[in-house]
Amino acid sequence: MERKTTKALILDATERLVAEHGFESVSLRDITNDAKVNVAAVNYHFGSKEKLFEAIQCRYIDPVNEERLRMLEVLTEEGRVATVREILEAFMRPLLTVVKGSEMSEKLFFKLMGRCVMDPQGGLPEDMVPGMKRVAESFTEALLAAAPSLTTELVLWRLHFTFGVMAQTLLHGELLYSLTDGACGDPDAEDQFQEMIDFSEAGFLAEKGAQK
Amino acid sequence: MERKTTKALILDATERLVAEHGFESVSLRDITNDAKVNVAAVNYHFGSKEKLFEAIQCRYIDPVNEERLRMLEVLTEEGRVATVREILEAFMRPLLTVVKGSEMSEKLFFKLMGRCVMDPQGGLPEDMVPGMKRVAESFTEALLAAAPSLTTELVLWRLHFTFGVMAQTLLHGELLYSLTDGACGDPDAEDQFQEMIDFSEAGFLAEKGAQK
DNA sequence: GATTTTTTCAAGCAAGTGCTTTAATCATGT
DNA sequence: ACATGATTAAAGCACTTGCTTGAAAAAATC
Repeated sequence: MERKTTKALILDATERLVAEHGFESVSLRDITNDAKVNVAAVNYHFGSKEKLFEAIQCRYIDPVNEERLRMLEVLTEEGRVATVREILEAFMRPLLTVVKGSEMSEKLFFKLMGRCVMDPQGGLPEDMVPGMKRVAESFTEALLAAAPSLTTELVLWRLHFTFGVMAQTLLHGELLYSLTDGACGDPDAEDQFQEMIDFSEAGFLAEKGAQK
Repeated sequence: MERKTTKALILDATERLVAEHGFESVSLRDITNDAKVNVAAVNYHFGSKEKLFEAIQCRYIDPVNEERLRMLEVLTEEGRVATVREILEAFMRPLLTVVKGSEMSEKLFFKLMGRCVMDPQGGLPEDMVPGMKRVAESFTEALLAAAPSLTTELVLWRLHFTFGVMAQTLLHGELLYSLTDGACGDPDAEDQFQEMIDFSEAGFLAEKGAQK
């Protein structure tokens, strides 16, 4: 049984601690103690604390964004027009598929993703911005085609809201569960996603000043 | 012209800094430098940094919750059954009315509220929990009456999502505006609220597994 | 005006922060 | 076996953290 490399130990510990306590609250000593590794190792392998955090943010968000674009491409190939629901699923499901490929627990992974979008630790890492922009543009375009009655402005608003729905569920998913003593907030991630999609789809298709 | 008390200067500075940088990133020195006040004053007037933060959280959230309940009461008095839209408005609008009464700018106030719900700095202050619970219970009950086809579980889910929509808008409201060079994300708070309510109302009324 | 009481201040404490240094250890190829 | 480069380790640096101290200043009370 081969022991993990120091670098991997640091990454694992950082992910766990950041997911639990947030970027701002985790110190180098917290990390190196948890990883049972010397303090200097972080600066040796990553250059600085900030770069370590950037590595953490890219490690999973990049694959998630790639999978998003891949799923969206499948939906729109051969000139087909996807439904709003399909597009939203292409936006959200990658979180679920990527976590399956990692060795992290779902709960921790979701919290980590939530941290990444909610406390981006002084802005996104520079080399993540283009990927994010591509995702935003592609999905905006697809959604406009799927719901031609909406304006670009409205699509952006509602994508923004959908982000909020996701972040809240990722970060505080277990809150709903514990608040209702397990009666609500199914810990099964698949069910959570269905609920999110139901809600977001309807929100996307809302008419202005509705009250139907 | 009467100079503000030290206590008020500390509160003001803390609110501003926390809104801008989040609870975890603000130090006592940051606060006292900004407020032009001695470091010891914080511990003298508030007891500790943690208690100062609790004071910050209560200062506006408590009035917001009271106004929420007041508005909901008006809606349901004399046995009237309010609509989902009206209830959601009673949930969100108090943020707008309370900020008018404060001397803070809307932008800062919203960010501060966002911080309070997203990085609650080690759980809500103990004496805020009952108020929060009352709000959650009252609104759940009202929403169940307004949309009798929904189960309690579903209402809780969707209240949860609505929270996410709000938090995202409060915290990152200006992001949408700057991202589109002002074309989208109207900085007028009233418009933002209308958009949020359109989206959330539709989400609330969604049918399970929709795709209409 | 004298006496409390409340409030402010400069200084400093122990502990924690990110990071560096210097030396030791390990693995690798020759 | 030796030399070379990559990695780890212990100690420490300058600085910041939340908080306390003891004395001075200001306000309130008599």
